[in-house]
Amino acid sequence: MSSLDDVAKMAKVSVMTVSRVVHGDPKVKEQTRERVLEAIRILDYQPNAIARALSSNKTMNVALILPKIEHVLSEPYFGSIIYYLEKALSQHQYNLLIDSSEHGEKKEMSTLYDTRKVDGLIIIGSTISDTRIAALSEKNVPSVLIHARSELSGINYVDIDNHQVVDCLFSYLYKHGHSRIGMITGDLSVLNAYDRLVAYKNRMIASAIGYDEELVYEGDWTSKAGYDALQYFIGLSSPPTAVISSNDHMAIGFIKGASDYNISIPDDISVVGIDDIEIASFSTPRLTTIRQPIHTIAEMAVETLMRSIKDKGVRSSQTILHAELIERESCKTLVRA
Amino acid sequence: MSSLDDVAKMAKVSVMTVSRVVHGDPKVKEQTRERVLEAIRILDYQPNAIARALSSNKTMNVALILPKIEHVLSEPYFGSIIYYLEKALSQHQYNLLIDSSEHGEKKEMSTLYDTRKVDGLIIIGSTISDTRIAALSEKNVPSVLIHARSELSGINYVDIDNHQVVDCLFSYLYKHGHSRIGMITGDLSVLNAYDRLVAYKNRMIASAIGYDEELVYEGDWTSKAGYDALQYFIGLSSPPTAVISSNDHMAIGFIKGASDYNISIPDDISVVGIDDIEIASFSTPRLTTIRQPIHTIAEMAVETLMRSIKDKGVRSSQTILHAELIERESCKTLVRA
DNA sequence: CTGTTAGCGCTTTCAG
DNA sequence: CTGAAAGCGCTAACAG
Repeated sequence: MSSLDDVAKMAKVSVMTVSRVVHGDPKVKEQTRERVLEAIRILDYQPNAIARALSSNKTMNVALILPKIEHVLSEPYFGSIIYYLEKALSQHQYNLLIDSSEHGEKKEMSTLYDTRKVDGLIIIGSTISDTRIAALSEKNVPSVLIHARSELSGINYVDIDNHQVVDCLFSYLYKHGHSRIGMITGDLSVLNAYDRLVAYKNRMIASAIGYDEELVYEGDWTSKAGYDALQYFIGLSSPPTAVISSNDHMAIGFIKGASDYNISIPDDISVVGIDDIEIASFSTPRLTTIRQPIHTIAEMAVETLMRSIKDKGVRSSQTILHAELIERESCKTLVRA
Repeated sequence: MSSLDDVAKMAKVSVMTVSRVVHGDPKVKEQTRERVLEAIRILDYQPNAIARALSSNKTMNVALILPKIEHVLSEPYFGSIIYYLEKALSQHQYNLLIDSSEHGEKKEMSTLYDTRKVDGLIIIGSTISDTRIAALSEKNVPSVLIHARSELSGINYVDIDNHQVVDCLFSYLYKHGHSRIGMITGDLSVLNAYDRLVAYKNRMIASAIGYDEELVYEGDWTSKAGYDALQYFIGLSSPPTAVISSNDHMAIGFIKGASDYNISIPDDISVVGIDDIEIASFSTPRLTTIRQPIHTIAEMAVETLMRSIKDKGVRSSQTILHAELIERESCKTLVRA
C-alpha cells in the first residue's frame, strides 16, 4: 500500500505536487505531471480515503437510516430505493451506508454523523418520532426525509402526495359508480398508512357518502392482512362494492381471499392497490394500482442532501411528488341505483 | 464537536487515560474513570471514527458488492439479505456500505478496500468473472462470496446447494408421477440460474427420461418470462406435465399465463418455484416452492468475513447450505401411463 | 508552478 | 495505574 509520500519520493517532487496532480489541479507543469503520473502507475497508488476524510473533514459517505426496518422491508420498493439512491450518490462520488437503528431505539439517528462516519443522512420515514426529528434540526445535521414530513426549520423532505394518491383512486372508483368504498390500511404507526387513511376519511366525508368506520379494515401491509380483510368485508351486512388497499401486497391477498370464498373480482367487488409491484400485472384479475415515482424520489432526495451538505445555510426544501394511476382489470363499472 | 483533548483537559488527565476509559480498559483508577466519564457526559463527547480508523487502520466498515445490480434487484430477497447482513454486522460494531460496481465494470471490486474505506467485502454472486475473483485472491482481500464459488486459495464463500434444490424439486415431481418435466431458467449469465439448469440436465439424463432441449425455456427471472414460457410450452407437440421454474416470480407469471389460456394448474400442468416469496402462498393455486435460508446465509457470510478480517492467515472457508421444500397446491399426482 | 509547515483526532509504543 | 512522543496519510494555508 503505497502513500503519497512514496509517490513523491519516486517522482522527486513534494507531496503537495502529487496531491495536486491527483486532484487534477491544472497549474502543474506538464512534464512534472507526467513524472508523477508515471510514479503513481508504477506504485499502483490509491489515495487513502480515511486520511483524506480526516484532514478534509468530508467522508464522502451518506447513511440511509431505516428506523423500523421490518416495516420498510415489507415495502416492495425497498430494494429499488437503495438501488436508485446508490446510483444517484455515486454520481457525486458518495457511498451509501446502511443503518437500521432498530437495534437500539434509544440511539439517536445522528450517531453516524456525530461520529463523523458520514456527511449526511437520508431517512426513510415510517415511524420517526417528532423528538428525533427535532434533534436533527437542532444539531443542524444535513439530512433529508423520504416519506415523512416536518415543518421544523432546516428539515428537508421528499414525499409522495398520499392525499393525491388516495384522491385519484377514490375518484376513479367513484367515476365507475362506486360509493360504498372500503379501505384496507397499512400499519397505522407508519406515516404513509396513516395519511392514506386520513385522505380516505376526508373524501368519504366530503362526498356526502359519509364516513363509516365499519368500512375500514386495519391491516399491516402483508398479503395475509388483505386476505383477512376480504373475509371481514364479506361478513358485513352491507359490504363495500369496492375497496382501496394501501398497498399491492394486501390487494393480492384480498384477491386470493375472494377466490377462496368464491367471490368474483371485479364482478362482486372491485379492488385497487398502491405501488405497482411486478406481480400486480400477473394476478387474476390484473390489479389496477398507483405507480410510485421511486426513481425520482431517490434522485430528488440525493440532490437535496448534496445541497444541504455543501451549504448548511441553505433553507429547507420540501418536495411533493405525484403518482400515476395504472388502470388494469380489478375494477368494474357499477350502475348506480 | 469535542475531542479527546477537550475531555482530557476538563478531567485533568492525559488523552491516553481518556482513551483508556473510552475503551473500557480496567486498569484505570475508579476515581479517575469517574472524573473522565463525567467530562465525557458534560461535553457530549463522541469519538471520531475517522481519526480512529486512520490510526488503528480499521474502518469498521464492510462493503456489499453487487456486481450487476439489475439482476440482484430482481431477486426478491435482496432486501432481506441486506437486512440480515446489516443486523449480523452491527453485532460486531460494523457498518454496511453498499456498492454497485455496475457503474464502471472496469473498476476492480476491491477499490473500496484499496482506498481503505472498508475492511472487507461481501460479494453477491451472479456474474462475477474469474479474473475478478483471482484479483481478490492475489491481493489477499478479506472477503466472502455469496451465491458464487471459487476454489482459488483464500476465497471464502457461502452458497446454497443448487443441485440439492433442483434434485429436491425433481424428486418431488417424479414421486408424483411426472417424468416429462420442463424447466424455466433464470438469466443464464447468473450462476444460480446456470447451476440450476445444469442440475436439471443431470437429473433428466440420469433418470433415463433423457434430456430434451425442447423442454427448457430460457427466462430472465421476470414474471413476464414465466408468462411467455407457458405459451411456449403449450405450443409444443408434446408439452411437459410439470415444470420447474428457477424462481417464484416466473412461476407466478406462468400461472397467470395458464389462467389466460384456460389451462388449469395443476390439473393440466404442474409447476414449482424457488424462493418462497410472500406472494407464493397467495397465488391461485398456492405455489409449491423451495424456501431459501437467507437469514443463515447472511449470518454465515458475516461470521466468515469477520474471521478473515481478524486473521488473514486463516484458511478459506466454504459453506453450502440446504434449502427446504414448501409443499402447497401447484402440483398434482399423475398416474403414470 | 512548487514546496514548507501544521495539523485533523486518534492509537501505539514506550516510559515511568 | 498514567503520561509523553510519534505518527497514521492526507490537505489547507501560506510562502516562494
